[in-house]
Amino acid sequence: MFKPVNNRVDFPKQEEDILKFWKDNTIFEKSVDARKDGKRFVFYEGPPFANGNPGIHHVLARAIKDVIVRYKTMKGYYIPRIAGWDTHGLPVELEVERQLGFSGKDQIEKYGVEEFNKKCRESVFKYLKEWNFMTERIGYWVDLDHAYKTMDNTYVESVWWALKQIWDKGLVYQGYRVTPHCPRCGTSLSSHEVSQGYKDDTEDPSVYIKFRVVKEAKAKLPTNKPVYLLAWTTTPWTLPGNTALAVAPDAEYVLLEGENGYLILAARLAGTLDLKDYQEVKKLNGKELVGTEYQPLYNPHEFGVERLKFHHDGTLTAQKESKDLTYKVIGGDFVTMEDGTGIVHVAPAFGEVDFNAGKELGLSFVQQVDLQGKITGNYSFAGKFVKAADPLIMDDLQERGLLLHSGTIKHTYPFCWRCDAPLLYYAKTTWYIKTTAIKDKMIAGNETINWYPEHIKKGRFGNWLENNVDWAFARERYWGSPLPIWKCEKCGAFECVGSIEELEKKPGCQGIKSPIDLHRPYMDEVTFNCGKCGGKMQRTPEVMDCWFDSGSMPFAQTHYPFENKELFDKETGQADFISEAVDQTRGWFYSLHAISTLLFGRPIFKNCICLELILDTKGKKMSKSKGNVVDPIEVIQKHGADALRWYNYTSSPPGAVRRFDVKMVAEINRQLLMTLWNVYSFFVMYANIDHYQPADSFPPPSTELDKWILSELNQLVADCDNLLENYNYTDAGRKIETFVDGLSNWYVRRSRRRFWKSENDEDKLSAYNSLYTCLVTLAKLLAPYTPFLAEEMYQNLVREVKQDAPLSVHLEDFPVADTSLIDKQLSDDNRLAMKVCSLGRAARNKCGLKIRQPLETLYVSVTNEFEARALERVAPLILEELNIKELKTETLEKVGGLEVANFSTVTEMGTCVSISTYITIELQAEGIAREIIHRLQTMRRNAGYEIADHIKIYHDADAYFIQAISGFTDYIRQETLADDIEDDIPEDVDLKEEHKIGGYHLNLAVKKVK
RNA sequence: GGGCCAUUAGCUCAGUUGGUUAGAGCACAGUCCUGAUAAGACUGGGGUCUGUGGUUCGAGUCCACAAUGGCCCA
Repeated sequence: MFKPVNNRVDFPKQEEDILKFWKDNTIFEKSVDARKDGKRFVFYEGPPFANGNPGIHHVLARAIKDVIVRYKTMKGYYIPRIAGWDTHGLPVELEVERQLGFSGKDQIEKYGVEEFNKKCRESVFKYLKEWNFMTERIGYWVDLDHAYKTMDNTYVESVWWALKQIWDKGLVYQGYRVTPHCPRCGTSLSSHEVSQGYKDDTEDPSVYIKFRVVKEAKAKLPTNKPVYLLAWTTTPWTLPGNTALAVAPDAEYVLLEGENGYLILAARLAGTLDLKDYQEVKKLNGKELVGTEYQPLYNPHEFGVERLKFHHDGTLTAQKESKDLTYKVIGGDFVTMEDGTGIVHVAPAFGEVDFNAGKELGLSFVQQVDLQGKITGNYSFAGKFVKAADPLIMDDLQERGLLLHSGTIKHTYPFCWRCDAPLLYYAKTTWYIKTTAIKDKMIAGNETINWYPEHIKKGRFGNWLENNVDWAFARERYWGSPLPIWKCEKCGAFECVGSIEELEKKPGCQGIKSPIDLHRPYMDEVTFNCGKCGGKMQRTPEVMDCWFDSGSMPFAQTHYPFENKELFDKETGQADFISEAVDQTRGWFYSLHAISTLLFGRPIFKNCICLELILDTKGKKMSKSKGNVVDPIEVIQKHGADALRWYNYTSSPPGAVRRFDVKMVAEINRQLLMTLWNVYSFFVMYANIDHYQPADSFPPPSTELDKWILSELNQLVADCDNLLENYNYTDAGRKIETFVDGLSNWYVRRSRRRFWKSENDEDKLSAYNSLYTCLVTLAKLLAPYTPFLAEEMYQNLVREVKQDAPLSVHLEDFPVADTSLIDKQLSDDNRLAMKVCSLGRAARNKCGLKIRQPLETLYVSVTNEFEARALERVAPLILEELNIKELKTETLEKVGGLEVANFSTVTEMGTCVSISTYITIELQAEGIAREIIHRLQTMRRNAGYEIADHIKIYHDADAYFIQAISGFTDYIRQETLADDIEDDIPEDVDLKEEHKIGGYHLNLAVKKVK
């Protein structure tokens, strides 16, 4: 006996029971261990930040990872998998700063790094409970108890080891380069961080500044009035740092005369400015202007700011004071004629192009802004934040007559992705990994990776690699893996340390506390003796980019190479599969690929599913500020995890942006899960009535319909296996949907009578065997997709009747298709039958004859003998479905010609179907009998009878019904399980109803037979 | 400015290597079926397959350009 199934199922509640079953019986652990002897399939879990509530997109990623890994497990692969958490980095620090009400680094220093980092450590797992709850609730199987954390000493030590490998290859260097700098966070940002913070329509000043020429070069410039070079900028605060002006050597410039002086700017851009008070004097070539000397707007020496100068090797040295300081016009290919004046203000301290020009041409270098973004020196605007200094500088220049015009402009400008402060481009020293040295290797490695969707390989990821720049991997922050680089106070030598042991064994090593903690400030306190001069080695203050942490995850999660060396080298050193959202192309996907190419010279993942964003119902990005964020837990509690999972798998392929609407999840329940559930409940209901006991193996089916559904089933298994093997869970899922629809609306619909009839014959057994096979196979096919529903069905259909079966569907193997049962002819035949039925129903609809009224003849057009034979094979199905006595085949012309009285004809896509509409007395009587049966069935239900209860029928009918009742007594009795039909209604019946059929009265009553 | 992706019914999506009259579900209306089905069937309205060119006997599908939206880079 199977456990009775209620067709009013509460999926969310049921899922919770199953979660408990899995936990109590450690099914996840068993599912992994059971495959211990199988081939390894390596999956890496990318570490999320657990410092916010998980969102619907996290459910998406986890669901996708799960379906693949569960599938592979069922295919016999051994896949231990542990969760991970990204615990370092700016987001954590900012959260703590917010808590403490801080707004900058000096406050942290004052507060104390030790205490601050302690708070960071505590803050990291604030939302861990929510994350773990979500993870378990959606049925994502991953080892949460042994999750790796990037802040663990073992993890950090592996990261150190990794950096040391790169160091030893000579690929770590300290460079003086212009980096995007957040003045609030006080740190450089990596390019992938910058890219997250661009804002369109940022309003900035747009100012035109006059630089006074003091010594001309080749251009014959007038001397009667001052001559000014006109430059344009959107960042007035960089003007004190100006050390050159650049022109395009091949462009044409004009000299304009005004009342109080001359102006020089590009000819092409002169028209974009209001210069009606000026008149053109002559044209100049850009080349002629190169070398022209001009007066600085602010001579740094007069404002207490140091002036440095580039040497050929790129180093900078301080310069002597000079009262008559002049700068020169240079030629630059970066000067465009698209905006501005064609004369570019160059400040090497504040722009990459400017810096490179400075290095190349040996320009002066003036840095009058500190790392907090405040102006230094003794300018009138000193001490102000750069943006606040802008108007003051403009006023100052206005007063001195050097500001020609000022306005505002809207453009795209980068802001800090976390704290929203405007980024400043700022030249400073920082640590780099020379990834450009392995660019070709990374590109070659990418060729071997399978991306889903495929275009990521050449597109997003490929482009990113092509444009590779060295990785600025250090952060001037507190909570992160400290850079294991020590510097000698005396001789300036650097040493990189690759392990705790190495550090401890350094000569004169001091300051290691016990137990050791590899974080700041403890590591800052560790010193040792310089290997070169014996001086004191002090750690450089930076911590590492947290992308370096997460990219080290393949080996650091198991403390490689200090532990598990063989495991990693031989088995887990390369992932077969990873998956995250598309924003990780420049994040985790890149850091994994870069680090692995640096360390091992090969790619570290073979297959990657790259998911797209989830938008709200209107196609807008979900964000807290818009209030359109969907809480996944709410969705699950209402509709269930299986439905949400299914939505993620089948609503669109991985590479497509999807609009999330909770209505779609509800629809999945109605359409797919409830349909399947009802087939299942139908089966269990009748199987229990007939005491059906599935045998260990079934004989081949004899009925065409059974052969058909098993053919479809095996085709489905083959398709799903093939598609999932290629990571195409979307199409595989959609095929399951189609199958379930066919199973319910064709197979079961056309087989109902076989289960209902009273004899326990071979045909009935065949029907049970076939449907049982379908349901059990479906449970296994669905196990990776909807693990809860699959488990529920499996427990009842398999475990209830076979005690030696595996404890859970998730310990089963993935089904194997029996291709010998696949018969394309059967598939075609049934498709034809469905089509004819559809046309037949249309024909009935057209003439208003309901299915319950039997008809005499169905004509179907055929074009050849082949079709005629196919129709003959499926004729019984069609005739029963359409309730027609006889099927005749004819040519298209003949059937189409039946469009006359007594026929209803419908034609579609070259097939014509016609039904005879003439109703004989006999047909009418049978129709009435069916109508009565229908009413009686409804009464049985209303009376609350069990499906197998036998009844007695009583009637009190007009003469109109007599023939129908007497002529079809056996039929009525059989259909309604009536032992008797009597034509008088006694008092003690269970239910009595008055009916009206065709205008005639009919009183019916039913009584249960005890 | 550059790259990638998308655009098919009111909504969510299919549409194989180019090949009859472009499909499904949801929603809407009407009718029907039903002792498994809170399901289903039939009919109807609703499509210049974003646009313009091109290749071809034939284009939703291939090519070019453009528009719109999204993502990424600068």
